Amino acid sequence: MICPMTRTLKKQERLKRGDFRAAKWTKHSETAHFVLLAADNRCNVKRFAVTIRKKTGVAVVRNRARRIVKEFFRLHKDLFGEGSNSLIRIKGLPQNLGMREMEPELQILLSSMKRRTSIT
RNA sequence: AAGGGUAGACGGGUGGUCGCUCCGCUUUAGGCGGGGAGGAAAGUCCGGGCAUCGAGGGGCAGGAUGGUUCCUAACGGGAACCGGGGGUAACCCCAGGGAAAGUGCAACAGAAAAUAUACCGCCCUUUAAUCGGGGUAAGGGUGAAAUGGCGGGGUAAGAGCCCACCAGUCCCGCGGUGACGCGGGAGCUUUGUAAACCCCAUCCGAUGCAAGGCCAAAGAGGGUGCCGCCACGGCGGCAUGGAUGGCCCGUCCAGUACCCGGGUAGGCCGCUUGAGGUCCGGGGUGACCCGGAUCCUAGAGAAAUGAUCACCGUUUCCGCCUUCGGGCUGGAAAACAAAACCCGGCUUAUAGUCUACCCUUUUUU
RNA sequence: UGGGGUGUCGUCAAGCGGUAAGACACAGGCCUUUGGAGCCUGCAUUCGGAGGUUCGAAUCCUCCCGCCCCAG
Repeated sequence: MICPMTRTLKKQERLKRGDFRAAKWTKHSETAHFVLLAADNRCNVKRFAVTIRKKTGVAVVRNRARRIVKEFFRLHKDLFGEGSNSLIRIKGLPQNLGMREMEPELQILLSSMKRRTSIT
């Protein structure tokens, strides 16, 4: 098994086709542009995916937003719950598509989730 | 120098750290090396390859195209030319067959809108005068369009009624592969619309890689088999049946075996070497073709090509300095847009930079 | 990825070659002490955009733009 704290994003850490319909998703937190959904999985790996609607923008913009969120998961894997499938849904696009603009909002998204899980 | 036309190129670069994907080699924790978006990858508007369906061979229906000759695997694409239109010019634009095969439509206005007609007018006639009868398409007016235009002759007034020139139609000759051009002659003349139906010519079978091929869980199906009935042809049942029992619960017994096709979840292939790129030589006005050498250049699948740092470079804006020539180791910004089976086009989007040739105007020589 | 549909006033819409119906809403007036109701009048510089065909285009043709739906 791979070390959970390494900054990698392997294929087994990504959610596949069957994982989306099988699991029951619960909404954890929401900001202006993102929604965090989560579901338990039986294996003790943090798994992750990004979804974005086609209506949100053209292919270039959608790819850019998804890659930045993926990069955030890779660099801040400790913020995500252990042994759970995480799904970040992009509702709308921020003004500037860059790590500097999107990182603080994603920090807020994840910190509020962590607080809720620590309470329960 | 200014303005313009045509054709084309580029679409920031280099290096580190972390990360993704494919391939190869090692080893199977992993490690090392190499490849990794575009000119439009886009819109999906056309044409092919490839694959399956039923040999898609003929016909109908339906659809598409429409000057000529060529290029091409093919095209609704391209090249050259012809005709028409625009521009001072370089050059650009055009779905550009047929209206005497037939049908339809032409609002309003106008007398009359497609084979008929006469509102005003003009002329002849009748009458005391008007009315009336007749001739006329020159003039007026209407309209997008009024029976070819203009001038002369002619006439009661007029009219292709006659003549010259021009436009159009047909015929002949010459030139051109051809569209067509030039010249001559004839009868004197046919509204427009086919991006209205239609006619003619040419082309098109349908569906698309989620095509299609291979492996193949589970569930359901069929056969063998077993049981029961039988008119011996078959029929019914097998996730339940039989015994006990009126029925339910319960208990006991039997059976739940093998094979088959189909192909769902999932996996593998199709999947990137091709009407391929680059260079050189030759042919052609050109699109393009021929020959030789050389190169291999993305293959994901909830979908890879990213993040960050440093340096360099171009342009613009802001700020600061200035000897007004500029300078800054200040700051910010820098297009349109991302493969999804693959090619050939078309169309649309595109910050900025550069190259070549040509045209016009002004100035100088 | 492939395949369809649609766009007309603020809203719902008719018209499908010949001056863009109608309803609701809105604005003004009449009536009323005032409001509502009722009655009258007005309201599309042009039919999503740009070209073309035609005497004439919302309508026909071509290319773009937006929205909606379907297959898996």
